[in-house]
Amino acid sequence: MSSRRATISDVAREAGVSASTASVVFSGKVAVSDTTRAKVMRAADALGYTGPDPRAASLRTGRAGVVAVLFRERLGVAFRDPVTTAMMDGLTDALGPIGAGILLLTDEGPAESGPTLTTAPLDAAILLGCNEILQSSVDVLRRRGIPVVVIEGDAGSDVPRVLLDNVDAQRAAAEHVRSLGHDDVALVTLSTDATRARGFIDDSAPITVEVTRDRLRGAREVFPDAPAYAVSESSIDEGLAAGRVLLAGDRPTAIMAQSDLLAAGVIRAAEEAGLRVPEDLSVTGFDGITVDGLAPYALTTLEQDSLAKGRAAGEAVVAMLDGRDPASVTLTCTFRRGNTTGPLTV
Amino acid sequence: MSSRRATISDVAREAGVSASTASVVFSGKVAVSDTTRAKVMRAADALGYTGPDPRAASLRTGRAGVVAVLFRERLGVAFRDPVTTAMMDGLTDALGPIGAGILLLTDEGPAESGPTLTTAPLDAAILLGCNEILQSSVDVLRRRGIPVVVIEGDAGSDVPRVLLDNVDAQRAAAEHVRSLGHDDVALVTLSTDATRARGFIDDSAPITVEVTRDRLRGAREVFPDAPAYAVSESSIDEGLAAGRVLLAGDRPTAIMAQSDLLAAGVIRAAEEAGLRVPEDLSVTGFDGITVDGLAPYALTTLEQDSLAKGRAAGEAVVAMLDGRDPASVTLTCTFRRGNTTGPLTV
DNA sequence: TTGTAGGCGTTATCAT
DNA sequence: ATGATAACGCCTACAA
Repeated sequence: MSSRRATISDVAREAGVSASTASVVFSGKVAVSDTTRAKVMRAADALGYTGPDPRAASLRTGRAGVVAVLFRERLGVAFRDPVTTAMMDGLTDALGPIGAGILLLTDEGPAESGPTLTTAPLDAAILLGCNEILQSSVDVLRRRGIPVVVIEGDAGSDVPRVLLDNVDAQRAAAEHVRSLGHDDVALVTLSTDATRARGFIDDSAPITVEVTRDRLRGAREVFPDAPAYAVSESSIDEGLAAGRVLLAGDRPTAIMAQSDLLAAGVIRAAEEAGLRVPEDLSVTGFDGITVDGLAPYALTTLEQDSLAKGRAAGEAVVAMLDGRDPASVTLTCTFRRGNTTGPLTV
Repeated sequence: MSSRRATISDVAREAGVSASTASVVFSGKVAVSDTTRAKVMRAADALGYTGPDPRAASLRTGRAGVVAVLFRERLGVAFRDPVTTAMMDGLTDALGPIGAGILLLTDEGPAESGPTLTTAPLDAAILLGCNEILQSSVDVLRRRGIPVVVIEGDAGSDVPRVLLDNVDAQRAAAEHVRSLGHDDVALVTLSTDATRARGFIDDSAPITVEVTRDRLRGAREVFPDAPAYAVSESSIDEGLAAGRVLLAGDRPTAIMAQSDLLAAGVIRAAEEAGLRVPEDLSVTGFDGITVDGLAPYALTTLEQDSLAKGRAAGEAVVAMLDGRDPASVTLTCTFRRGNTTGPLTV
C-alpha cells in the first residue's frame, strides 16, 4: 500500500504501456487491442485503481457532468410542493442522455452557503423563479460561459426561459369567477420579493418575482381592485393563514389563490369559519396538482404540466451544452373547473 | 474580446503581479497589501474574470465542494415522502458550515445514468437505504478514498452509519397491537430488494433492504406468522393497493404498515371496503409524519426524527472530511398512540 | 494500435 | 508581502 493513490500513469507503468494508452482503455474512445486492455485492467486491479479522477478529467475535458439547480427556498419547502418534484422528474429524464447529476443549491442558505454557485464545478445551471438576487448569479455564470436556463423568471432577453402563460391563464380563471356573478374577490399571492414578507400587497412596491406578478396581473385585469395578500411560500399552512385574514372582516365571495396548496389552505380557513365551499365562498387555485386529502373537493384551477416544464429546461440545457441555441418555451395552462367555484348566492 | 476565457495568469499579467499573488487575492488565505489587491481586482474586472475556475481549483485542492446523495428511487417519488424532505433539510443544515452543494444521484436512472457516481466530482457520498447494487458503489468510493456514510443500510462494518432502532420500535408497536387483543395481523412492508416486486413475501427469499428486514423482524417477533405484503415504494397509492389485497379474503383485524404513507393508503382501502377504523380494523404506521388530509385520523405510529437523521449524516460527512472518524449513530423512534388502533371487537 | 508531448487553470511550498 | 516553480491527474492531437 503506497500512501499515494494510484494514478493512471502508475497503472500504465505497471502494465508496461504508455499513459495515453491506459487512458484510452478507460475512456473507450479509441480502439485498443484486447491483450493491451487486459494488461491494463489487470494492472489497475493490482493497484486498486478505480478509474480516472473526475476532478482531473473535468479540468481536462471541461465537463463536470453536473447541472446545478438553484432554489429560492429551503429544499424541504421546495420539495413539499408536487410541482417541484414533478419538475425534478422531468429534469432527470431530459438530463438522462448526457448522464449528468443534479446539484442542488439554495439561495438563502443557513450560514454562509453563498459561494457554492461560483465555487462548485458545474456545466450548466437552472435557475428557478429568478429574483433580484439571482440576477447577479446569472451575470457571473454567463460571463464564465456557463449555460443558464431560467424557469419562470426573467434574466435578460438572451437567457433561454421556460415559462407559463401565467397572465392569460389567471385571467381565464378570473373571468370564470366573474361569470359566476362574483364581484367581491380577494387574491392570495405567492411571495413578492426576496424578503418573503406576508401581508397585503402595497401597489406602490415593485413585485420582483415574475410568477407572482404575472398571475396577479391576470387576475387584476378582470378585478382591478381586488385586494391581494402575499404569503411567504406555497403551502397549505400559509394558505390557511392568509384565508383567516381575508375571511376575518368584510369577507369576499370568492378567493383566488396563486397555487393549489394555498387554495387548499383557504378552503380549510373557510371550513374553520363555518363557511361552505362553494356556496358561501368560491375558491380557485393554480397548478392542477392533486392535493392529498382535499377530497371531496376538486379545485377549480389552472393545470400546468410541471413534468414538461422540467423536461423543457433539461432539454434546453442539453442543447446549450451541445453548442446549440435553444429558444425559450412557453407552456400553456389548462383551465379546469372543479367544484370549488359556484354562482354567487346572495 | 479574446476568444479564450481569461485565466488567473492573464489577470496577473494585466495587473503586473505574479499568478500566485493574484491567486492569493482571490482565496484570501494570505495577507495581501491593499494596493496589490486593488490592482488585481481592477485587472480582473477589465478582463471579465470572475474568479478561479472551480474545476482547476478542485484538481489542485482536492476538494470539489460537493456531497452526493444516492437515492434508490426516482427523485419525484423520494421527495414525495416528507421523511426524505425533512432529511434533506437536516443534511443542508449540517453541510452549511463547509458550504458544500448536494449532488442528487439515482440508482435506477431512466436510461443509462449509471456512471455518474464514479464520474462526478465529489468529496463525499451519502447512500440511502443501501441495497446490493449500492454495495459495489461503496467499494469503488471507498477505494477511491471518498468518505461514505450510509443511512439505514449496511455496507460493511467500517462505514459510518445512521440508523434507526427499527426492530425495537416495530416490536413495541406490535406489542401494543397484541395488547389490544389482536391476533390476526397482516403486514405491509416496503420493498424487499432491488426489483421492488409487489406481492406476499416468500420467507425463503432474502430481504436485502435493511429497513424492510428490520421492521419486519420486529413485527414478527410478536406475530411470527403474520403474512407480509411488500410494495414497491412508500406512497399512499401503494398502501391502498396493498390494503385492497389484504382486505379481500379472510381479513385480518389489524394491519401494520412500514410507513405512514402506506398506512394512510390502507385506511383508504378500509374505508373503501366499508370498514371502520379502528372498530373493524386497527392500523399502524411508521415515521410519525403528518399525512395531509388524513384527519380526523391520527395514526398510531413510530415517530422518527428525520431532520436529525439528515443532520447526523451531514455531521458524519463533515467529520470525515476533516480527517476524523465518526462513529455510527442510532436514533430512537418514539411510539405514539393515535386513534387508528383499538381493542379487538368480535 | 500505441507512444510522445504539451497543457488544462489553479494553488502550495519555499525562497526572497 | 510577493514571486518562481512545481505539481494536481488527465486527455488529445499528432506522430510513429
